[in-house]
Amino acid sequence: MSDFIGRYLNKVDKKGRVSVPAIWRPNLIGKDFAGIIAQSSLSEQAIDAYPKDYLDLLQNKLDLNDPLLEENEYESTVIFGGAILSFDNEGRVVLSESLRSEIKLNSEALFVGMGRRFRIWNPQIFDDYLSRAKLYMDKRRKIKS
Amino acid sequence: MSDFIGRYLNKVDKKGRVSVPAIWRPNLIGKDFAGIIAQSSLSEQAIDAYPKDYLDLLQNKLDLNDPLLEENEYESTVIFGGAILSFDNEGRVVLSESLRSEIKLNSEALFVGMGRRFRIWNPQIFDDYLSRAKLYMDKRRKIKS
DNA sequence: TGACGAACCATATATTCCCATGATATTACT
DNA sequence: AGTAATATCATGGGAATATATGGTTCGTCA
Repeated sequence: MSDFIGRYLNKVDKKGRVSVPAIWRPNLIGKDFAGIIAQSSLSEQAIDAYPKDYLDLLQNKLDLNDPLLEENEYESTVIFGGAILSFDNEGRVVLSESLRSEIKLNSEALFVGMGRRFRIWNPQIFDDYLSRAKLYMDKRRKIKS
Repeated sequence: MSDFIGRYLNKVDKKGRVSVPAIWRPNLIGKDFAGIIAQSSLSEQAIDAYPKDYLDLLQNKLDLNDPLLEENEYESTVIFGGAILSFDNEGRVVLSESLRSEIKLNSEALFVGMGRRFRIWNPQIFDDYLSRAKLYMDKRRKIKS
């Protein structure tokens, strides 16, 4: 069912390499590509990441709105600043300098599952986000009850 | 109907392992996963836990939404960004260092049934919670009478 | 030829698996 | 009923395995 569950803290080496959590890897291996699609999140200081399959899903949705976009296939989405990051033999990806600086990543990267996709955070920045998220959820819970 | 009833006090070993009460285990075994989904509670210093089946239910609901709309990102983060803990052969799960410190767990873990889900507490902190709850109930009783 | 990235290799660390023990409860038997 | 035999469960430790991580080498291309 859900592909990405849980939270994993991994190290980023000086080359920008970081291990993708091993349990998630099988969900990131398609028949033509093994790795992740990554782009800096529109709303938060984090990297949005997902399997190529998910991108196909997005593309289909887009195509329903405007069939002309079909010609651009994946490129149309990736062009918005995304990157295609393939695994090395050890299941790592390299996060480019620009990706890292966009989300203020230092020596540690926090992988946070979101069901069909996941995000990569600077742990400190995520803490902040999480408390905001909890506040929101708690407020909603109280309204509903 | 109610899957998780009762209170059980178990030990946490130095690896962070703890037995999940045996009578509850059958309710935590699905066809693709045997174990629990855990996250620190929104409102209390405790771990909220439930079967993966419950998560699948949520995923189905979320899948109906347009993936391009990110209205549910707080929800996805809180729900899927917790932890997925699978049983070992003896029916234990390991609680990570971070989970344990979040709820101030030492050598003992108290499992408290809540019907469809359950919570894991530091026994002392649960006592506090319980006396607060009783105080609250008692006050309310006196006002009403 | 030198910078860069990709592949390769080595090792520390973490996680999982496996078995042993003791405690408690349950059943069987006289 | 009382006692012995058996089963279930919680718990602990160590071995085996998987994973994360760091470094080196090898090509390729500018």
